[in-house]
Amino acid sequence: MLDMKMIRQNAEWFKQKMADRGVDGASVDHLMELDQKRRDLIVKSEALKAERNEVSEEISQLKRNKENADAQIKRMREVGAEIKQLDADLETTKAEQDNLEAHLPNIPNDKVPVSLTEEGSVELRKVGTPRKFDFEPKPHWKIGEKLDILDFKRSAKVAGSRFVYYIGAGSMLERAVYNFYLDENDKAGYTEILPPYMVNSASMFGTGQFPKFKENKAGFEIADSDLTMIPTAEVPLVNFYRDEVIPAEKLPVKFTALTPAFRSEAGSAGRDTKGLIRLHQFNKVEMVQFTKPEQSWDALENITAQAESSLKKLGIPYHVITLTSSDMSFTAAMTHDIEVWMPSQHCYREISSCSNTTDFQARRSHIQYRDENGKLQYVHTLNGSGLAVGRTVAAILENFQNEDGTVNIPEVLQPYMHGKTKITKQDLF
RNA sequence: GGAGGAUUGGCAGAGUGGUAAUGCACCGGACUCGAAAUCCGGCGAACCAAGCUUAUACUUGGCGCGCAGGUUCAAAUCCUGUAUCCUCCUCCA
Repeated sequence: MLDMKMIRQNAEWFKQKMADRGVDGASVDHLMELDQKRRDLIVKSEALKAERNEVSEEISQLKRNKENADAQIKRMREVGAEIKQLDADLETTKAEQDNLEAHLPNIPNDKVPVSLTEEGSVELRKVGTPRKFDFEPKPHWKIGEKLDILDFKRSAKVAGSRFVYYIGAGSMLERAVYNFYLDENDKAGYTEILPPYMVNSASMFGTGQFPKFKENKAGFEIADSDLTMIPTAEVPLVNFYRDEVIPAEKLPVKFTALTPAFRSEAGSAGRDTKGLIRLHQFNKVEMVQFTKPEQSWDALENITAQAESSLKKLGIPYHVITLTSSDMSFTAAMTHDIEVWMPSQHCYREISSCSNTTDFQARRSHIQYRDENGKLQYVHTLNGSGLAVGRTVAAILENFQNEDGTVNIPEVLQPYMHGKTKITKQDLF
């Protein structure tokens, strides 16, 4: 949610920033009109309410003195009706304005490359060199099925497309990856949290998923209930402090959590239909930070570096890009994506997205702190995958595959897999 | 799932139709070399709007008793719905 007072005072600048994100200027104009109308109604309504309060006091006095107040009561009956009408108008106008505001994305930072498509993103750095294969590298799902560690046929039978069974060493590898990530984040000062996997709609609004998420049917909502399966741990982690004032000395607060993420992938039909890349349910270790406004840009670099550091230890080649103004998520003021090298696809694929949402989520979810003057201020919130677990497993299978179909286990994960160094065919079924 | 109770300012806690007591905490001042104690004053710096503005400063007003509606000239008080917490029953891991 944006600061309406700020918008009012910088209308043209704001309009340009929204245009950079592909938002139609007409809706900004409409917002300004509604805002003006709303404030006019408030002035009228409040003047009448002031009068009502004054006369009510008068009536109270008259009654106490056993005098007649019929004339005043009659007049106030009319004033009351008028107030009711004005307030009804006000409510409608405010609802319309709120709805419009709720659909406006965060303002991109000046450093964000402006583009109306994903073309134009800036590569910040490239780390690691993609391995040269002296055989044709196989896609991870073929490797996984051959080794009996992934089963997409049975998951399709039991749940449907875009689900998976991890089996035996596959399941252990997934577990190794997320335990490694959690331990790394813990060492970096992130408090581990195990949050609810379903949240109410106030929470979904607070982090900026609702209302658009709902309209796009982007997730799994529980029928006859206010609950939605979390599309990312960011939702329960950020909402942890919803409607609260965080003591300033606690900032920055850093959380990390492993959770499944549930996504309908409506609109992605036909894309990444095979393998672990795009599932309805996948594990992700998430990082979230609450900071003072002046800390958040450093924190964005910091959170990105934290995600990168785990990848470096795994030895998977990756690069980091800054997304364009229109490619960023709704809530972000700036986003760095980390993409890992996928040998079978000969390209980098997203494995982490780190964003500074500035005060956008904090406004929606009322998360504040007291500054040195004792004034309430909104915190800044940041989130970053640290990292997507399923996609990590996919990257490991592809980058560390051997010609005979086996897969070497990265050294840092071996302690998490009882010292095993290689995944070989299980032949379980 | 059923029954009962609770929800008021940072905390405690009054208030059953006439417009939010009081105590603690906190802030300012007095006293003091200083502090404590005591005394005096302030205290919904939560939000919204208007006026004046560099201002989120100030003044005024609105609003404000979990939330949302309703009745009334007037609601913390009455009515309806709802959320959360507690107790008991039921159920259950």
